[in-house]
Amino acid sequence: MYNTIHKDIRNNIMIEFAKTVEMFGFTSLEARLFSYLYLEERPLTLDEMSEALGKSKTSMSTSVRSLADMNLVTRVWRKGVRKDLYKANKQLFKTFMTTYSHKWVEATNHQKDALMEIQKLITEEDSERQLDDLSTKLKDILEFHQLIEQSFRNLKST
Amino acid sequence: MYNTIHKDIRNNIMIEFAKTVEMFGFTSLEARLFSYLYLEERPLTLDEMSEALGKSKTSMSTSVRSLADMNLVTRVWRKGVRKDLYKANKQLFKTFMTTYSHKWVEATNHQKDALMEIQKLITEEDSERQLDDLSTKLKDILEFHQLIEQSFRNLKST
DNA sequence: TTTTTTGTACAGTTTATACTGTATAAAGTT
DNA sequence: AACTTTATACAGTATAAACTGTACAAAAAA
Repeated sequence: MYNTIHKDIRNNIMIEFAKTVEMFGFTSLEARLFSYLYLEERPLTLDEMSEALGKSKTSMSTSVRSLADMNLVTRVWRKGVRKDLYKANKQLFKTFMTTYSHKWVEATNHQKDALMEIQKLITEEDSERQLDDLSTKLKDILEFHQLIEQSFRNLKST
Repeated sequence: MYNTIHKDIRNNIMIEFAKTVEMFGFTSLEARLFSYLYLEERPLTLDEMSEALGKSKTSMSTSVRSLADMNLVTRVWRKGVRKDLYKANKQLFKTFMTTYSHKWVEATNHQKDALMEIQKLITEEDSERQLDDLSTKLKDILEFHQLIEQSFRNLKST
């Protein structure tokens, strides 16, 4: 029987693809949700998602919102339809890599700032050269952050 | 007083650096542990780590082992010392990026295999062209995996 | 050999995260 | 206007992850 096989295969793809999505830092539900939306071309309502994944509507609301915040999913408006509709963005690589790259660069910069603050503190305090070893370590750590930032900036444009 | 300031600053660096380490997929304890070992040049015993971070020796054992598995930390032998000694690897970028890149490539390949298995199943089953839409989606997903693999392979050699 | 020391397996506990159900506000329909 | 429908805030529950303490095996010392 066609439909059964079709559903079965679709479901397997969904599950496997979700594992990859998870690696980008999403919860398993978010990952499955994206994966599901991606395979279902048409925009879906919260109720449909809830039904399809067997999870509460509240869960869908928070998950899909978090996906939307990451620009992986877009809200769609359709004439005459009251419910919110969401669809997955199509260009997988661009979508995921841009978000991922951005996340890393943001975080790295934030950390770099915090560490540079400490560095400033050291140079002020260090009149007696008691902190030399720490200072060089810190320099290495900052350099590390610099390299991370560079690498992840490049990532999206491979 | 020197020592207090020194300890204070060192501790702050430890905490901040740990946040970055965490991003590579480590637990907060693993991250702090690495960060601590990195700042303390000399190799440390489990007891010293336990004392320094205020966590159980068991925790240290599992955490440091997991760091060692990832090649971030090396076990060191010293004449006359019975306890195990561990020290953090120095070249931060190489150490972290190699591990990270490897992790992604591994995972991506694994997923790719699983998905190609499904693809094979489809082409066998699809005598009546009922699965065309799925098939093209699957192709896109596989292409996505290909691109991820490429990107993360490049990452370590930036 | 017996005794002591050290690392880790494992079971149990604590803490954090994911998820649900009810309640409510905002918007749509009659 | 009153009445529905829909999304989400929030509190509470369930599930998973982190962490601890005890117990024990392997190795070293006596």
